Amino acid sequence: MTRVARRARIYAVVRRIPRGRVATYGQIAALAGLRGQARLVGYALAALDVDSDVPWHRVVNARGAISLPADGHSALMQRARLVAEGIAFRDGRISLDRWQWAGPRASRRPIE
DNA sequence: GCAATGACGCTCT
DNA sequence: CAGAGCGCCATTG
Repeated sequence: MTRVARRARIYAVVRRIPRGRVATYGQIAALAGLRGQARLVGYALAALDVDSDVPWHRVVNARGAISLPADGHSALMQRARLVAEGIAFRDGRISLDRWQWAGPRASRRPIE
C-alpha cells in the first residue's frame, strides 16, 4: 500500500464524520484498515490545508482533547469550528461519551 | 542507513 | 486521573 493510498483512505473516513460529532485518531486508523497506527492519521492530517474539504477539525485524540499546540492558530480554529457545531469543551476536553462518532456502520444502520 | 521527531494510543503505576 | 513507558511508523537531517 502506497503513501498516497493510505492517505486517501484516511481522508475518505474523515469525510464521513457527521457534523457535530468527533472521532479519535485511533478510530480513524482502524476504520481505514490501519489498526494501531493512529500516528499515521495525524501525519496525514498534518499534510492538509486548513481550508481543505476534509473535516480535519472533527478528529481529536483518545482523551477528547485537541492534539495541536494549544497556542497555535490551527488549534484555535479547530476549537472554534467544533464549538460552532455544538460541541462543548470542559477543561480543554470533549466528552467522547457524548460526541464520539459511532462509526460508518452505525451511521448506515442506526441502533434505534 | 541510523537517530530523532511527532495532529497517537494502550497499559500499568 | 495524571504520568511514565513502550509500541507504532513515515519523515527528515
